[in-house]
Amino acid sequence: MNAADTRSRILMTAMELFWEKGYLSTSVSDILSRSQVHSGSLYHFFPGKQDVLVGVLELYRDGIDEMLLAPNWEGVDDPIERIFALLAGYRTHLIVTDCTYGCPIGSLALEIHEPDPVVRDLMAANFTNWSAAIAGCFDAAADRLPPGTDRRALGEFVLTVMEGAVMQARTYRDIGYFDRNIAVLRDYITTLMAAEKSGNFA
Amino acid sequence: MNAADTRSRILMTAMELFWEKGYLSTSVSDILSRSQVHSGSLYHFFPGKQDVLVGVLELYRDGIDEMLLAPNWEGVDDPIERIFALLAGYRTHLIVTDCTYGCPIGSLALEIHEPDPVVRDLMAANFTNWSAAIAGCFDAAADRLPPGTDRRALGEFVLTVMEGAVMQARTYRDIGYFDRNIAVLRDYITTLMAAEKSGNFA
DNA sequence: TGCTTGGTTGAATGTTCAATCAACTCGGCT
DNA sequence: AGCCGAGTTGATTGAACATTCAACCAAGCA
Repeated sequence: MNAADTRSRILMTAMELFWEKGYLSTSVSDILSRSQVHSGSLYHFFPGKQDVLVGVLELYRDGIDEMLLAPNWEGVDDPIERIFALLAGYRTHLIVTDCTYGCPIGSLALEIHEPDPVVRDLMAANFTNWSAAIAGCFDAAADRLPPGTDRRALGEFVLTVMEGAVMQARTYRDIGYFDRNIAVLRDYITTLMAAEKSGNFA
Repeated sequence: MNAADTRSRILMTAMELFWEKGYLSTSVSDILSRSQVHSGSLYHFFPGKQDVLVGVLELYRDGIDEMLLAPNWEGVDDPIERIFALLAGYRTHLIVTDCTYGCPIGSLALEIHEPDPVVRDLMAANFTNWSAAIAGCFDAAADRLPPGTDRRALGEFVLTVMEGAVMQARTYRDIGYFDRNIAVLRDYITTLMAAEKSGNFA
């Protein structure tokens, strides 16, 4: 096993564990035992536990297209449907985990109350990339929306709804809370597009 | 100092600390030193740290009317404006804490990945009371909404938007993220009421 | 006065944690 | 062959942690 293997096995394992148990509840020993790496090796690549977190957040940031968007958008061309296809991906995650897991970034954001600036910037960058991708969908469908629509705000709003919907579904262990939230969002977006069509805002 | 004093001082202090630092990052020693209580006294009233959390969550649950709703709704009669008055209360919290603090229940919900059923039920009860209060506002304004509107779902949606908006404002340390989210929510609710008025859904 | 009971004290316990480090391996280089 | 340094090993360290407990206190009552 070469160096790249060890480093990336640590990061992959930490990614899993932070997602399953959260950052604070994951001990360095947890990472070591699951990844079959010894403590000296981990501390050879990372100055400390927080630097492992930084590596994981960079992985999420750099992998949003391939890991998140591409899989969910395969075969979906309509930009508005892409938004709901992405949300459906989160729904699937909830289903296969019996509504126990949530958005890894959102969980980290609320779990770490006094984040290091490096960590906070990376969480923010992850949010920005996510909502910018959604805003891009709205841009692509701009002609179906009322003129002057704040599409950046709309992208942030979809992120908000995803995070809140996942939070509730997880707390209640009930997918119904997710579905009702997404249904309301769909009603809003539908209404927006209907308003443009009927010229209410023209 | 009598027994009730000690117990309630522990709970008040724990409430503060869980809000400031989160549950996991708050040690029993933190609670002891700030509340000026000795460990034996704490363990006289609470079997363990988690039971302190249960006590805090019960305090939130039982105090939602007096501690949260009443202060924000004073002098606000219109049910729709009450919704935004409550959200404005969260905005004030963000402002006075330089966008560092968030909804205590939401933070706990994402921080504790494998909650005890007792804890989970209490978090859910807090969410239910919150969104039911909002749903009550929508009920009071039912004649301004399209017939058949799912007002329970709308209450859960407002909770979702609050949680997501607070999460983003806190992560970015920028109130703009909160404001844009609430503006989109207001646009949606306004649109809903305009639709009823113009009879688009009749 | 002496006993009971609810509450208090704070040192001590055992565990878990992140982090350290001296000793080692081994491929690549001169 | 001899050396170098990136990478590995795992026992060890010291701090922080939640929890325990034997001794203590004081109010109320017999």
